[in-house]
Amino acid sequence: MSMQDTASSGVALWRLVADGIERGIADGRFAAGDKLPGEMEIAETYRVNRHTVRRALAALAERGLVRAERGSGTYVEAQKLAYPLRSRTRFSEIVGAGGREPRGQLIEATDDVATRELARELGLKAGAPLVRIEAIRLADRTPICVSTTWLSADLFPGAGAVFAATRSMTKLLEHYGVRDYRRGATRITAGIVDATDAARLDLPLGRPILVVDATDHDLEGKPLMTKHSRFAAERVEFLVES
Amino acid sequence: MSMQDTASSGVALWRLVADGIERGIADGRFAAGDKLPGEMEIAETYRVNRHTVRRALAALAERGLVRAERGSGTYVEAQKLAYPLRSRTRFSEIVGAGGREPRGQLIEATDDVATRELARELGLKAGAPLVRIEAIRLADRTPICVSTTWLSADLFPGAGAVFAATRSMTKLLEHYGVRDYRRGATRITAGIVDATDAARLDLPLGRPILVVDATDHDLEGKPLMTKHSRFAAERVEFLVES
DNA sequence: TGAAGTTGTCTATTATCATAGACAACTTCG
DNA sequence: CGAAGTTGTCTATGATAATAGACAACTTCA
Repeated sequence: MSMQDTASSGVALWRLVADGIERGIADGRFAAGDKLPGEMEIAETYRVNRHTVRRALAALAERGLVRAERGSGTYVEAQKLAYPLRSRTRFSEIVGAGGREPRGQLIEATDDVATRELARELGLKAGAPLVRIEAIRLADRTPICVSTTWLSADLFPGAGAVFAATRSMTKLLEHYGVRDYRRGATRITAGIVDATDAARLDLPLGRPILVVDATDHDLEGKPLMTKHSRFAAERVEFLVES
Repeated sequence: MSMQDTASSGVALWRLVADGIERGIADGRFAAGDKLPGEMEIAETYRVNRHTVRRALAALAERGLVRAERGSGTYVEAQKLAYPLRSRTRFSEIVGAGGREPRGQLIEATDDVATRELARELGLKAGAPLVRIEAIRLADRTPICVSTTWLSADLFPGAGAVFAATRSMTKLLEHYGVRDYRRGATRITAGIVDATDAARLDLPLGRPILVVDATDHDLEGKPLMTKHSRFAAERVEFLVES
C-alpha cells in the first residue's frame, strides 16, 4: 500500500507497522527473546516497503523494545521492569504501573524452623516454627523473580494455603488482619542463577540475577516476614530514589 | 511547533488538530451550530500554521462535522441523525447506534377523547377515552423530535405517570405486559415548525419539520398507540431500506 | 569453505507535511 | 460605504514519508 492509494489518514505507515509489532509483543505473540520475522517478511505481511519496516523497527529499537542483530535477525528485548525501592513496596502496584499484569504463583509452601539468622530478622528464637513460601512473580507472562518468604507459623498459621488462594503477600497479610506494612533495610547483591531458579525464571544457565534480602514490618516495627528474592537481572532495574 | 522541533511521532500535526477539535465537538465544548474560533486563533492555540489548521478543518468538513462559510466563519454542523424506518423502530436503539445518548422528556400527559380518525387508527369507537402524551426526544442534548402519542385509557390506565417515570415508550408498554410491538404504515409529510414546537425543539421559527404519523401494533396486529411526531428536518435523515 | 539469509547503508524519486507570505472574495457591523 | 475580520487560493520552500534498487557486512548452517 502506498500513501497515494488511499485517502491520507494523518498517521504514518511506519507508525501503523510499529504499532502492529508492539501489539504482537504486548499480547505475547512475540515473546521476550523471540526472533521477529525478517524485514522482508514483515514488509510483505503489511504490504509496505522494507525501508518502511526498518523505520518502524528503528522506532521500536529506540524505545528498547527490540534489538537488531546484523546478519542474524531482530529480537524482542526483554523490557526491564522499573522497580522502585521504597519503604512501601508492592509488586502488584509496581507492575501495574507499567501497564502490565502482575501475577503470583505458588511453587511450594513447607514448614521450616528458624535458623539463627532468620530468627534474628523475625524477632523469634532460633528453632521457632516457620512457614516457608516459595513463589514466582510474573509481569504478564514473563517471570520476574523467585522469592522465598518466611513467616512465623505461630503468627500466620496456614499461611501457605492462604497464599495459594490469594497469590498475593499483601492479601495474605490482610487475611491475618495486617492492614499495612513497610519494608525495612533492603540488601541487594548479585549472583549467577542456579539450575532450579533458572528453570523457574525461564532463564538460560549462567545468567546474572539480583539477590534481594528484606524484612517487612508492621507500622509498629514488629517483623512480619523476611524474604530472599532472586530477580532475573535482564528483566528488572531497581530504582533508588535520591 | 514544526515537525523538525520534536522527534517525529508518526502522526501528522493536522491530525492532532482535527482530533482536538472533534473532541471539542463531542464533549459539547462546541455545540451544533456554534461558530468555531477563527483559523488564526486555532493556529495560535495549537501553535501551528494556519494552513495546518485548514487541513484539519478540511478533514472535518469532508466528514460533515463542520461547515466553512467564507467571510463569516466555520460552524459546527448539526450532524443529522440517520433514522432508519423499519417495522421495528426504537428511538433509543437508533440514537445509541450512532454513539449518542438517547433521552426522553415528558411535556405533559392529559386525558383526551378519540376523534373519528384516532378511533379508526386505534380500533376504538369515536369518543373513547384516551391518554395523550406530549414528549420530546433528544440525542445527547439536542432535541430531535416532539411527538404526541395517544393510547387507549382503558388499556393503559395511568400511562402518563408511567411514561414520566420510564421516559421510554418501549418501557411503558413493557409495564403493561407488551413485550414486543411493530410499526404499521408510516406516513411522512413536511411542514414549517409552529411557535410551540419551535420552542420545544430549540429551533428558529420558519424551519422545516418532518411530520410522521404512525400506529404501532402488537404482534397479533392489535393497535397499541398512534403517534404524531414532528422532527427537526435539519437534525434527522430518514432511511428507507430498499 | 561457500551458499543462503539476515541486517546495514547508500542513492534516487515521488508524494505528503508543515511552514511562510500575499492577496482575493466574502461577511459583518458601524 | 468602508473598515475589520473571515475563509479561499495561489506560489514557494524545506523536511518527512514511502517507494525502489543495489550492494556491503555479517551470521548461520551444511
